[in-house]
Amino acid sequence: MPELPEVEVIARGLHAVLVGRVIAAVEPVDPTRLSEDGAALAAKVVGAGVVRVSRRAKVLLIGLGNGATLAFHLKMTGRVVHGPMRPVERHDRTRFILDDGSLLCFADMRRFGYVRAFAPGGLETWDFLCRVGPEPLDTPPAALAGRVLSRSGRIKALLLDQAVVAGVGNIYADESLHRAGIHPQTRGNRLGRAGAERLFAHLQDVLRQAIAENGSSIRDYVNASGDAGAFQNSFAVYGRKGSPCAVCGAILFAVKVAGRTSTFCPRCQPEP
DNA sequence: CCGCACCCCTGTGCGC
DNA sequence: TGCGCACAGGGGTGCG
Repeated sequence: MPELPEVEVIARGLHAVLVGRVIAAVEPVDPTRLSEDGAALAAKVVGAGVVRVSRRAKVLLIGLGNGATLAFHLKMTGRVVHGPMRPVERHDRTRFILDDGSLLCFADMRRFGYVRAFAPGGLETWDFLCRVGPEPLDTPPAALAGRVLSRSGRIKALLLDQAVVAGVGNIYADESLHRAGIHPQTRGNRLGRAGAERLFAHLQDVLRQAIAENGSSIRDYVNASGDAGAFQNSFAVYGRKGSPCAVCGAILFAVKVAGRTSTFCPRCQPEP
């Protein structure tokens, strides 16, 4: 579910309430997707205080005072919610009990997501993050454009490739391509510099707008307090195949690119 | 490097 | 009502 804006909203919400809290205990409710056993995970984090909560690509990071880091990848249906202690629910996977008695719960219906604990210095050696490209909101559109202009792959696939640019998923790829008037099957080396820079400027706009609106909630996404986002009400193309384009009125089409449904307007985004 | 198939899981919505 | 299929915010692998 969560792409960059959703993880960013969760990180900001958690930062506001978790800094200074100490992890008192870990409950590995469903250890099937843990990369280590619950005792090993607990040994790295129990007794440590939260220093900061941040995000890199689509990964949520909780930095601890002992130098360790908790990393959550939410994949399609993961949630990280903080609130009062409550009984275990159906999709709870790993629960953290804090020193004030509150609960930080990682839940994930489909169990694609995971949580990992890194010892001090370990995060920097995590190959997943080492391969991730630049943050789109911290990088000038011209620099981002340079990463796709020499590529022969389809621009939609390039946007989804975390090594090209970090944090973009199916929603924001489709929305930014529509805003830029670019067909998802256009090859990177056919965009032209102006087109590529326009695309990444629109990507920045749509990501910022989605963060401001608390993210997009399709089915599962909720922020750190358990609240839904609102940006799904602003979708121009995502999930709207067969509906009229809000800009020109043409009926929206969908094609598969990189194995993902890509919805586009045949008039605003003409065939390359 | 590119594109595709398939896998990891569970749930929902739709056509028959 | 029930069944079977397609599809879902992600990412990894393996093959041609």
